[in-house]
Amino acid sequence: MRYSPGMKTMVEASGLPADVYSAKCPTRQVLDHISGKWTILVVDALLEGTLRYTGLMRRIEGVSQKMLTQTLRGLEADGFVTRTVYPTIPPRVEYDLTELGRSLAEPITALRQWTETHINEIERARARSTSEAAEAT
Amino acid sequence: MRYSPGMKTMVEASGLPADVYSAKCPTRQVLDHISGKWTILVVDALLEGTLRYTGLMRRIEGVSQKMLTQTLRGLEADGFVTRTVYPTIPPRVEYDLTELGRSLAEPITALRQWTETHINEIERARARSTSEAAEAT
DNA sequence: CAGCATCCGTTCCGATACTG
DNA sequence: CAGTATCGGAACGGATGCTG
Repeated sequence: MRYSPGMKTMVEASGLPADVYSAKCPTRQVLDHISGKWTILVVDALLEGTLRYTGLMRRIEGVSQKMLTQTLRGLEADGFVTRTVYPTIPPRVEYDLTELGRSLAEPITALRQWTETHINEIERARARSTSEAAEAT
Repeated sequence: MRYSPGMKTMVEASGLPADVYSAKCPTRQVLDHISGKWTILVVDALLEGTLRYTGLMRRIEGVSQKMLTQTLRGLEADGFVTRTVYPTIPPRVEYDLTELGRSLAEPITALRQWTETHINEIERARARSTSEAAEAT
């Protein structure tokens, strides 16, 4: 049986087709994870190359240490990111995308770019919807 | 001045370049919005065509009325979705993607498909990371 | 059918203080 | 430099009951 377009991947652990619309499908947890507040920014940032902890902090304005660490640990667990520690003093820790992480970065970067490209259309839509709400009063 | 690849869109309201890495850039709120728990599923579901409220509930397993309504209102405000009410009894409400919504659906669907395609690799990575954590004990 | 209103537990997340 | 630990408020989100 070969792959044909439109055919679902089978989840090996369950033998069921991968389907984010199913509440219990593990793809759902992955999607939830990806749509965390900082995940997209971290993955996208690492696409440009290796970054250290502080470098990520600087690149991603507004992220706290706690959230950055938490996000990186999650990405590591899912196999998207590697963490390399150089036991020097002071310590040096580098983060990189794995091959899996780089493949995830593609759709993620597309999403970031889409947002940056269409921001003015969205803001115009928002302005319309708030003015409509006001005149309904 | 014409568009060249790699050039940022200018946010009309502020005159600053669109940049999700900037904490105060409006693109950041949009990205936060898109990465809500249900947004991706709703947009992706509507790509297949018009759906009614109950149809969306059925399609997206596990979503509550509250969250579905909230998500749809947000998508409407951002100009991604239209809501059409037919004042019949019982009422009939149809949801559709706008043109802007359909353009957003592209990267979103790519993300869903990526998740469904790579789920087994991710689960293997997770299994590895939990076994490593265990043997560190 | 397509919601809205309310309650309420859970999770998120930022701020702060501290460490090898 | 690269984190860990803890606290408290805010937001998320599910369950339930009600409505035109």
